[in-house]
Amino acid sequence: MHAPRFLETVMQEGENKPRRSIGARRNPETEEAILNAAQEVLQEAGYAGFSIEAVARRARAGKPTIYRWWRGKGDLLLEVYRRSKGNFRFPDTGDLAEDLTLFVGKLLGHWRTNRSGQIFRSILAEAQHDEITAEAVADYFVDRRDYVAGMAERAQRRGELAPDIDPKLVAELAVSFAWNRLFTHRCEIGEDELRAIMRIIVHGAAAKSAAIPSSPARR
Amino acid sequence: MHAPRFLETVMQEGENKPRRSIGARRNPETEEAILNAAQEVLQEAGYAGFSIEAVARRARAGKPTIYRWWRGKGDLLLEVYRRSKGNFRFPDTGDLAEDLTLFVGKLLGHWRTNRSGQIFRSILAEAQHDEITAEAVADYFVDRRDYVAGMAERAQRRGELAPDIDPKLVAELAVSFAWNRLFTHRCEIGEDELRAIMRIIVHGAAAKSAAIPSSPARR
Amino acid sequence: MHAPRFLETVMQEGENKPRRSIGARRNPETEEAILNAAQEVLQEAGYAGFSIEAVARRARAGKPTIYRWWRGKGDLLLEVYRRSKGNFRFPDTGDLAEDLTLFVGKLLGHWRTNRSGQIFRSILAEAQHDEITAEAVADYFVDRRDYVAGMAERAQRRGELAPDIDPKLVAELAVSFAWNRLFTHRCEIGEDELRAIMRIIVHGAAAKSAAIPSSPARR
Amino acid sequence: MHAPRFLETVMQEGENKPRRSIGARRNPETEEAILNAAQEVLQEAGYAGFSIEAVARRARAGKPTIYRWWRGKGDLLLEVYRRSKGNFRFPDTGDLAEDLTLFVGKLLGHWRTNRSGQIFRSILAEAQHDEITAEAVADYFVDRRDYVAGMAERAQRRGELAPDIDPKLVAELAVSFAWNRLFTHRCEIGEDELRAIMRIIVHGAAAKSAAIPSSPARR
DNA sequence: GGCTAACCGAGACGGTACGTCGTGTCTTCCC
DNA sequence: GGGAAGACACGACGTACCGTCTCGGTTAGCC
Repeated sequence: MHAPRFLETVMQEGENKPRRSIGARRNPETEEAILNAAQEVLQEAGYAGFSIEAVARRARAGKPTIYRWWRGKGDLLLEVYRRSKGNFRFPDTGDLAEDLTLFVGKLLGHWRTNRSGQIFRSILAEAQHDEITAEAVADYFVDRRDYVAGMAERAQRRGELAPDIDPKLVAELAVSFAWNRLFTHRCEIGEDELRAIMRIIVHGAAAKSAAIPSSPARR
Repeated sequence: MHAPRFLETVMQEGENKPRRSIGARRNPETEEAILNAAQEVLQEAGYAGFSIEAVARRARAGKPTIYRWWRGKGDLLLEVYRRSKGNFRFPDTGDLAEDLTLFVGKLLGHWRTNRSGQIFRSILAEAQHDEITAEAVADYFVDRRDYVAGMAERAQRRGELAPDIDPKLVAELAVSFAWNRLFTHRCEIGEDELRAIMRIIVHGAAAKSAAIPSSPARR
Repeated sequence: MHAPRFLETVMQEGENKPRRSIGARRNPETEEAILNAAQEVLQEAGYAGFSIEAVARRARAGKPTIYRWWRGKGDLLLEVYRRSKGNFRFPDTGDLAEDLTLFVGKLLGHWRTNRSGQIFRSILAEAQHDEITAEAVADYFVDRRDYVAGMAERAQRRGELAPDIDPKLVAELAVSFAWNRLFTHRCEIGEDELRAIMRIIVHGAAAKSAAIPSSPARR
Repeated sequence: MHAPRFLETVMQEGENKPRRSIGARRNPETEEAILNAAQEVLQEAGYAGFSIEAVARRARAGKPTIYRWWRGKGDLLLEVYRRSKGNFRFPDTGDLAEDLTLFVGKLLGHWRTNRSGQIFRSILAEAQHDEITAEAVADYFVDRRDYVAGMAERAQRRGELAPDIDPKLVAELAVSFAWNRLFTHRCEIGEDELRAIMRIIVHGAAAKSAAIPSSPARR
């Protein structure tokens, strides 16, 4: 009748002796242990099973220790995510549609395989009722969009995109698509389909080599 | 993170006598009362304060009555949302970009002004840790995308879109954009910017009046 | 602590069509079905699993039908017990200690094997907080005691018991012992031990063939 | 059958501020408050109205706090009972029949006057559908029987009882008698009648001053 | 032979309690 | 003063059963 605790309490794998205070300052070992535990809990039990209690149990830490350094779930999640995201560098193939296909494909793939999607999805969820997380997410969106906008800008400079197009808009469409796939749990996608979508975006913003009215009819 | 309780128990406003069973069938009065209560709780206390208990208290209903008809929080939220959004009928202007601008603009506006944005955001959050809601949201996304895909299909039939384009892809881009704006708390948007984005989508899928190579190799 | 439900819904074994009303009077079939169901539920799931709901499910009867004819759990239990108890007749061996050993042994054995002990234990439990059941139990105790007192009286008439002994007291000791064993879940007992106990009772009440001071010291 | 609620929420009488944790160990104030609340609820609303919820409300304690220290209703009831019964010390009068008369008389009297009879009855009822309580009651029975068996043993040592008699049997008869009186709601008893019964038990186990065949065949 | 009355099944309803989980705060003891 | 530990009040979770109610359908007895 008791709770299923068997996931967290098992596998301390290394240390059996609890960490102690190292004096009147933050113990980096403890911080590390908590962040690791948070990540593991998230990956194994998902956002639904992600609780301060579970993290504390797993990290062999006291709850007050967590609350001392983080303001709550959202705060902790954000730091976990920041730690976990690798910094992809993407090659410039000279073709924006290919660049985007590569980028979004890699992103979805990463979310699919590493269960890191779980982490990010949790943050998005948290952001829906936590002001701090919400701001962080909005900022992060802009950051990612602007990163992609950089690709688009380069494409624009080499003439792939029409000069009057804001590269940010192109970027937003691509990033929105990816994020949406994530939180509607539809990260599976074929490369062909993905390329088709990215092409729509790029073509829609493309420089016209012939006289194509940018909109058929001005209403 | 805990919810304020002082809001629900006050305000019975009308009836004090509890509703009774009306036989071996669902009581529409009860259903109505529960949905109303759910909406009110959500608006007053937000997603954080939204609990089945609070709804039951407010509706003067038994918890089992709620669980009899809805599978949980997410299910209830979804129905509240469906009830709250009016059923817009969108005119067919003959120009898909305009149709989409109108549609997405109305949608974002609706989320901005009414509290329905909050409701839907709550659903999205719920979907991240509740399987049932997740499925419902995925279904709902497909439903909305297909509704928009209908517009795109009509445009395709009248020659606005290239015949080899899947209208669903066009629709997904538009809907993803809107949803993303919602859950990144960026529902504010100028009409011009919105139109520019919708045009990128539509033009990207547009029938070419001439053979324009938009990507180096058509595989 | 809650009862398993998987037992009742299975096995309707015979009738699938529900019984109908036979007019403005009690349907004996229904009564029979409810009492049978009550007994079965009690035997299979014990007092813990005995609920009006379970009985109604099992009997394919409506709850109000049960409440129409019985005032509640205790009422129903009592009728079930009255129906179920066989009327043992015990031979008169000419030796009261043997008679009692036989009687109590049979009783404990019956409770042990038939699970009818379950039923009686449930009634005893119910009697602790239900006035009506309590009275019925008290009456029933007197009834059983007096039945045993009958044996003792015969023994007294043939000179086995001292003439100044109230046979009821002898009977109460024997019956108390048995009932107590039941509700402390200690119905298992060896025949030798049982005989030893019954002998204590009988000897204690026996006619003295020699001058034995009935109590060593009159304080 | 439902319990009245209007009793517990009223009457906070003293403290309004909830007790706090006093560190990583049991708070004796809390324990005290819970036991008191349990006793009060039982006395005011009876076993039917005795619920963990009611106790928690009354004690201004969290339900989990109760479940942390007691395994359930029965466990709590048992401790309340143990607390409520004083620890009588019984004089050794040198006459076992008198000792038992005194003991059982005191016991029945205690059950009659204090509400402790009701408490103990509740425990017995609980034991019929709760495994944990059942074990506890069985243990408690053995404990009480052995306490009485101690008296009998002393009597045996001084020659009052036959050497081949198990004092436990004598004790069981006496305790069974008392318990049975309790749960058949027949605690009223005259001292003479009680003494007569105890004498039967003691005489039945008494050392015979001569070889007196009291039953045809000594096995 | 239609009307009424009561029965019966079904199951919804407002409730209360169950036993578990997580929250964020607290205190104590050890370093 | 940091950190582990865990108790504490609180409140939500989802389920079970309570006893009452209304329904639709049935049958019997009365007018």
